[in-house]
Amino acid sequence: MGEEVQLSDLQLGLLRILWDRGEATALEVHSALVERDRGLAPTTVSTMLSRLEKKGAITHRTEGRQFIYRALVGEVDVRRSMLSRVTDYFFGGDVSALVSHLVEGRGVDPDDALRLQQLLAERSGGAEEHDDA
Amino acid sequence: MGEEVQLSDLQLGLLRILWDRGEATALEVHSALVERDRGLAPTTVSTMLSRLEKKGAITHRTEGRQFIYRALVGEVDVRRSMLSRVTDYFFGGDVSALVSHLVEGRGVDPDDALRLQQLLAERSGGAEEHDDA
DNA sequence: CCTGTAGTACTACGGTTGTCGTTCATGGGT
DNA sequence: ACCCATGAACGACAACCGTAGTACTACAGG
Repeated sequence: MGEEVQLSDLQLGLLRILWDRGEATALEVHSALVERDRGLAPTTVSTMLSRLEKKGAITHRTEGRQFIYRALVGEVDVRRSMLSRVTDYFFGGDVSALVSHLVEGRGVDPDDALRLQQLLAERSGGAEEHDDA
Repeated sequence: MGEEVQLSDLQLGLLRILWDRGEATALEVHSALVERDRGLAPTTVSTMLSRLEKKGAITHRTEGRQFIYRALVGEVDVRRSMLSRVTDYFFGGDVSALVSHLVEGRGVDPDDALRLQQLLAERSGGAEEHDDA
């Protein structure tokens, strides 16, 4: 099952680029990173990519002289892992407690609230088998 | 504005203990940690506590020969910070997108779904907020 | 064949984390 | 007054991160 791999910001950034593009050469990753926000040297990016590969998070194939990198860990897995970290640490593993927290806090405007209500309705009464709380 | 302090698992664990008890001596923290799950040497815990203090996350007062530690960063702040990291990285900062994701995934049972619907109803105007003209 | 160039590999260095052992100060008991 | 137990302070070390300069290698053009 998913191991507890802690990713740093930069690592997440690199992964993000690979997730978005599917594949990319070291240089492409570098450019994307520079465009996004960070001004790192190309070698730095390569180093990070290698280390990420050594840890099994990504892989590459060689095409001509270049390395084409591709993510091995899925975005969903990482997302789930980070989310469950938060859930476990702060909500005792209770997802709906987290949802409550998010809903109670600012950040969900009325429109979204409506949309989410419908989503929940499908989820709770989809089979119309509700025990009518 | 919350600073971007990245906390590791262990650090979070120490903080958790201080949050739960309010205050604790190094030894108490160590015992709690051992009871929880990890078998670390007392000195290790002390070291970590010192480093956490150097970074301003916690503080201590001296009572007799012992140090009584207390958290300086609030649980809510750390929670918010970790949550917004996830939100930003995976949902472009859109909290309700995160909520949707959570609701769509398995982990919210029908009872909770009902409860959350009500919560959202209040939030979306079903209960005529007073600040609303 | 020789060389320039592109692009990876290697090395390095200052920080931080996790992990302790060891030393040092001190207050309490005899 | 003296010794010991208790607990903090200091130092160490391996692993990993962010950062990047330099070395090496292989392909392309002449």
